[in-house]
Amino acid sequence: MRETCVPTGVELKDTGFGYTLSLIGGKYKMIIMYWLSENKVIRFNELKRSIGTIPYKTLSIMLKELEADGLIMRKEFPQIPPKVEYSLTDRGLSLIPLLTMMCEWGEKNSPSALEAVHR
Amino acid sequence: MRETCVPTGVELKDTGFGYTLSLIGGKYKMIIMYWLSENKVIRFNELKRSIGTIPYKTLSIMLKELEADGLIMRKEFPQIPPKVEYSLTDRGLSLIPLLTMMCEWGEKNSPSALEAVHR
DNA sequence: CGGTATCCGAGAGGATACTG
DNA sequence: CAGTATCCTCTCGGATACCG
Repeated sequence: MRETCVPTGVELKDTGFGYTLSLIGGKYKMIIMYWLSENKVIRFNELKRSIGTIPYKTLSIMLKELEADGLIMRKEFPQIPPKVEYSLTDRGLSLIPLLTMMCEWGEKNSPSALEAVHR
Repeated sequence: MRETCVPTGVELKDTGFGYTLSLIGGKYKMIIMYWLSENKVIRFNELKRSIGTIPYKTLSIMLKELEADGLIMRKEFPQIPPKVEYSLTDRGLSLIPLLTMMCEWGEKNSPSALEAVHR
């Protein structure tokens, strides 16, 4: 076991867990990352429609944070109408195996809510 | 890619991500799980001291939720002074590989905050 | 020892309207 | 199209005090 994972007397954000969670925790970030990994490149409203329930404001904030953390890239095309493409960075890509595990564990171990998805 | 990970028009809590996060998201649950995986069995105040910053109330709530979700077991010894031991269930144990990945990614990719831990 | 009860503040998340 | 600007709610987490 890696004892650096469970240090005592250290700020939680300075643990591996805390840092990783601060980047991809929250309700939407993993979903966003996963859509990016599926589409290589995706536009703002496309992403918004895909996720459905997320408000513009929240999506906007999430994308800004993911970009600031170096997990995604934002490419703006100066034209009318505007066009912006989002994609994963290498750093973001390196998180995909982790996301896959999260997703698979959740699917295998969810009580029943996910049944509908598989039908 | 598993398209069930990124469904459209489905409640987020009904995705693999959403479900897994609902169980081990938040500031402390992963840390608690990890301490349990290190110690097999641990007592309430021992855990409290290990984590340090967590308030009694919060620890209490987290343990209740983890138990309700079937990830940990609570064994109470009816004696004076009281004694309660917490340990991982098999289901909880199955999450450890995921926690290890979270921890390791965080350590590798943190800007610098974790340096101190490794010295 | 192993908790509860109470109160509180900050921030995440959400709905709606507006803009270059 | 790709966002901002407000405003609002609500849960998480935190501090302190008390109990069997």
